[in-house]
Amino acid sequence: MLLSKSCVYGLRASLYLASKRDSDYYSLKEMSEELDISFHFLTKILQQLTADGLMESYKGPNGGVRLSEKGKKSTLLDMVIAIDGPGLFTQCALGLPGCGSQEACPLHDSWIDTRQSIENMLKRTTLKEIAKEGKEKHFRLTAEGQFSWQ
Amino acid sequence: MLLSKSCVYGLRASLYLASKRDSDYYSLKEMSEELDISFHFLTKILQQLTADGLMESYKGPNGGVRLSEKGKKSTLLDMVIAIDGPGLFTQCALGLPGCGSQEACPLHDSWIDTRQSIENMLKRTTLKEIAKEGKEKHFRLTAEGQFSWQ
DNA sequence: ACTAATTAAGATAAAATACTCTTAAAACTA
DNA sequence: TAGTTTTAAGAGTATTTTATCTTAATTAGT
Repeated sequence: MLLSKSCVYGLRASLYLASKRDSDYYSLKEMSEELDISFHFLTKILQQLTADGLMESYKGPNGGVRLSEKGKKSTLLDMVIAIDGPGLFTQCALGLPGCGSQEACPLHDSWIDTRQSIENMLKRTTLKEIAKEGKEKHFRLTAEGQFSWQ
Repeated sequence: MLLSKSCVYGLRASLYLASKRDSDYYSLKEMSEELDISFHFLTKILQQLTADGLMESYKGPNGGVRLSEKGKKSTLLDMVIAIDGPGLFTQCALGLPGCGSQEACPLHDSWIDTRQSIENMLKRTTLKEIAKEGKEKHFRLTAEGQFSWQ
């Protein structure tokens, strides 16, 4: 799989928040139900994004999470790197350390291009723009239809 | 990671065999040492490729494995699918079942292109051609320099 | 102050992946 | 036939990823 499950959950949650009002905090409980992700597992993942400064949280009644200023400006790529790390965009396809133009593996040149196209896909537009498009084009964020962009 | 470790090991072994004389069997022991892969683990992976008809094995003294007729004609993509399965080339980037043009996730269109470019990278040339190029351009198959194409 | 709602953090469990070890089966040598 | 070499197969272990459970800390409302 290209992205870990944690990462996919994090992206879905990020797009969820990007589709909502920026200033409000949204409850993890509701979010996990709408997005069909285990509550506790989602909590862990978003804690990581909060620690990374991509989201902000607030405890207590009516608490929740929202995108930080940094998060609002960010792309899916930023979220992927925060969760899965930068490996996908830096490492050799055959797992050889220090693979570069000097000491290349047989896939080196084409993998450089391919991984760049993955990176481009993830950073083409911001979360907010994807969410806007999601509303217009009725994209999906869940297997069933629990979630709607409103 | 794009490919599992098993898969990367399988690709390295496939290229190793592709660089050798087609008709000979090559010992797993030597192969695992030259490619710096655990002997038993490599054995398991190549058993899978043998079961899939991409390689052939022969027991006893001077036994080993070699590419089958099918294997000789195959590409890295065939090896990847035999080991990791076809998921990478069929599944939604957000893990949504049945993601398609009708019920698309926000990444659907660009992911179709990107995963196609991954597939193209892996099926552009045959194993034999990669091995030939490996000899000419002195590509690497290991972290250290144990392996040489001869 | 007390209670309830909510995220944070840590411990635990389950599943998948990566790796190792042991025994069996096949094939060669003599 | 006996002994050796090699792959096959199955069991077992370790690590990582995924998921759950429990307790603590923070905040709001009363």
